[in-house]
Amino acid sequence: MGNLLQTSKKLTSLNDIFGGTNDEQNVKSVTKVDINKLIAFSKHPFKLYEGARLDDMVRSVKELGVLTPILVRKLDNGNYEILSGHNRWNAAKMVGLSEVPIYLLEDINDEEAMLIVTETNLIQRSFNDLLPSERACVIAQHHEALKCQGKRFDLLEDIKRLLNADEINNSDTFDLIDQKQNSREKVGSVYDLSSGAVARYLRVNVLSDKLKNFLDDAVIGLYVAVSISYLSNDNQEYLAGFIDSGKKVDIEKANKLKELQKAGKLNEINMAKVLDGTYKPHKKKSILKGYKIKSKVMKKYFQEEQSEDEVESIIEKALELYFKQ
DNA sequence: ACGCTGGTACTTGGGCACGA
DNA sequence: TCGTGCCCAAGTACCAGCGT
Repeated sequence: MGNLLQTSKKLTSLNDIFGGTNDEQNVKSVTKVDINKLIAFSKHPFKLYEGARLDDMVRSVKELGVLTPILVRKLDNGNYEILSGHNRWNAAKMVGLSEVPIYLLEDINDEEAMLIVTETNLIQRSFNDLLPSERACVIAQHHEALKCQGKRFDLLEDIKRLLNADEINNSDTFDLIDQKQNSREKVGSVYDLSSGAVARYLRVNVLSDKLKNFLDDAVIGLYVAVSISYLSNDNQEYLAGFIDSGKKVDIEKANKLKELQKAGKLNEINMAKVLDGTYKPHKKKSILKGYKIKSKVMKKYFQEEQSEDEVESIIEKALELYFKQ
């Protein structure tokens, strides 16, 4: 990693954890454990493989076993929490293996564990292969890391080497980032997204799990998801219920819900009216902030080549004359 | 034609440093 | 202490491209 992200002091690198260099022959923590002692990461944001992808992995594990050790941290109750390798673990269980190889990482706090979970997933899967909610989680993690300026990118770099990531894909998640960029641009440059797109994914990440599922299943669009991310938890819960019962939310309705939320007028009743298209606001929208003149009126009085300033000046003079009369 | 998506440019608001 | 300017994050408006 470049000099953008300074490393925190608490953790040592994998070198130190494993007591040597990163050469695979020096990794001493690889060991086999009872598969029943492994548990999924408590806040695992990624969905497990299904369909053909799962079938392929099960076939591979059946023929070759689990080749790449599963990355874990030890819990107080003696079990191991998986940080990377949920799909290998899942396939091993389906095949009926009793033991799996693990890398044990020590002194990993929850925040660091979450970062490892998201970033190692990216090492093995292209960003574009992720579901929208998974992308949102990855981006939010990276964004948070940049804001904190103290995350363990050195540790992640070591993990990347251990997993032979360069051979798996060409992810450049940890590449040097231009320090002149703001955090949204920095994150965007890593994942080839604009700052606006990063902002949208950051909004999506605050959606309730149910609404994230609707987004992943394409029941709602990304822009709908962004708008409804401004709804309170209760209102998101109501909305998920409505969508579950078959109600459709397009961008217009989503923006209406957001507007009502901002005005403190959104409740289950108003939400139902908006979704049914029967919501009638009591007051008309104020025109004092600005008003767009329809193009047929503009064409009647102005030419294509006239500048905005010129047009504005003419309209102002015309209004002065009108109100003088 | 329409809706959806992503990008760019812009506005707004908050935090901070600096000088009077 | 106050005013000013700067930077940054968040959000908005608008546009173009694409698929249906």
